[in-house]
Amino acid sequence: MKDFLYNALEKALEAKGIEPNKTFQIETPTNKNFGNYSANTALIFAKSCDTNPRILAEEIIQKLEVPQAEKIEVAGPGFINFFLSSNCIMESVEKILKEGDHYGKGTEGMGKTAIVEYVSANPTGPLTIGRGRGGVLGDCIANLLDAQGYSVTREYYYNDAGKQMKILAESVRFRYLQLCGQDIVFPESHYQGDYIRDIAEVLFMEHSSGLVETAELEIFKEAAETIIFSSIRKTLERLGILHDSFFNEHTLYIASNDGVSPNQGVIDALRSKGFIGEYDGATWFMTTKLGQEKDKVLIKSSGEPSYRLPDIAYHITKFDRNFDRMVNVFGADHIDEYPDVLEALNILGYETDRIDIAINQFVTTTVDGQTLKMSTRKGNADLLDDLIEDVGPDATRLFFIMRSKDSHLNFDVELAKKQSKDNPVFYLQYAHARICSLLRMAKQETGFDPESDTDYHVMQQLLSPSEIQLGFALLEYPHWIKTSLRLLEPQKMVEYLHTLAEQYHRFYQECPIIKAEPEISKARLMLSVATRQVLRNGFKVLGISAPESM
RNA sequence: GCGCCCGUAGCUCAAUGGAUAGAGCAUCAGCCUUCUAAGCUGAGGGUUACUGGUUCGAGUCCAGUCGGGCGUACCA
Repeated sequence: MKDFLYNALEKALEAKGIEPNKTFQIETPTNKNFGNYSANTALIFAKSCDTNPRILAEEIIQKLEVPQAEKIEVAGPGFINFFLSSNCIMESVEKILKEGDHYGKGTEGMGKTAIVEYVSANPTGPLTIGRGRGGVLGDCIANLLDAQGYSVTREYYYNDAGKQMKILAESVRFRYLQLCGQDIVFPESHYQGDYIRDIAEVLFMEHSSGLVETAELEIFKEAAETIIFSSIRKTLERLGILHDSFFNEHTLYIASNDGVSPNQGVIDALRSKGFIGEYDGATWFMTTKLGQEKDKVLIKSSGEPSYRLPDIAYHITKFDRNFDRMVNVFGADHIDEYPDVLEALNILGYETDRIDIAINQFVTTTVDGQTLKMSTRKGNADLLDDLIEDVGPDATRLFFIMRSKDSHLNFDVELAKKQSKDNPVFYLQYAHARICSLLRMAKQETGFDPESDTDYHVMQQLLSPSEIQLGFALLEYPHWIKTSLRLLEPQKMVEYLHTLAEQYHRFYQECPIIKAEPEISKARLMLSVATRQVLRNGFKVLGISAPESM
């Protein structure tokens, strides 16, 4: 519809002899007095025409042909407001009923592939609440891409080598030795969480004290990794987060057929471009050549790569795997990491505009009004698993995405634990359950069956404001899918679904449905079915359930 | 110091550069003998941290100031 209006306005401009050489906007005003759509065309072009915007707007309207509008008016400083006819709106609602689960799906990504990398926590401990935010954000972004037709790969990138894993293995070993009766002081620098003890206990059950003399850390590391990873995956599964692919950073260290590892390949390629320096015993990415203050270490003086090198190599594998779009989701603590990776990829000739970075700000949890600082190492972090246990997966997911990713999320644990109407997920789900209940009752009393009853034209009889507003809200769904994806911001979907639920509750309050006369009743039931469909489609994108009764 | 994010109602947060800055919670006043009151209607509550600038128009963009968060590692 917007596209249609845009074209119509352009034609009207041309008919007036104005070259439509500037862009103007068509939006859906929040104030319903301003119609369904509002265009600022006259405001944009008035200056170059040397005229008053309101006068120009009037002149444009004269040349405008928009049969779907029952009223077009000039308002305010010169906006052109379009009021769609109820006919037009209800006809479009018919389309929703026909398209069903496919309503709102776009074609932008048809035939294209996308990879979304998210969670990507190393297996050093159970997932914390903070990690959950990025997990849900990434999952919803993947759903949005899917809704636009992309073939989506959900990937988890992790490292089971390196310093942190070594400390983890040592931590398990110390706890194990304590279980074996040795009197050891557990170092403060090591992982303090109870889960370390649990892992040590598993080893103790299996081996008794047979590993006391084993200084080799491998067995401790493997036990820890296996147990922790399975716990991470279980937690994610509870939130409906299922990755298609787990990418182990370690593979980037292994030489392929040509005898060169991906990491080494990056060094070689950057060297040939003149961006590798060697001093202080380390190998550096000479970002000073790009105007940065300091060079960045790629290979430490110990001979091990720093995290930047495999990160670059990892991204190259995404290009090698030929993804059209790549989305990386990570927390604000990685903010300084990606510019270097992008710079390196640029230098090496990769199209970095295929990469999108979605950074979510931190989650602070408040308990009894006190803010907790979290650290996996100290073991005092709030566990995502506990949260899911308390508030359920739907509320957990919704809480994480109901705020803009750029804002700090204040997760009031006490509030979230409340099973009350404070919880916004209820408001959305209640609208869905209400419709389901209504349809069950309608089937009993009037025999209406949304599957077999396709007498859609009766909806043309719906003329009251709450019906028309609800109908129009339903038409906005595809727009918000697109916008949410463009901004990588599923929060927009939450906002949209909230207003949709609100419109439905109002309609329900004002209009008797089953009790109305037969034709009107059927029409209102159909409008309800369409609303249920849009709610369902939206819930699917957000990954929350659509309960049939509450 | 430098980089990124944030600063909006008592609280938590919205507002693709647009018109009278909106929701929820909290407060107050109404609506169930009638399809789910987990709902609806209404009221109060604001110098959008501050100062300049850009333009037809700024909460939004730019510069600066103040305040908070995260980085600023040869950790990831």
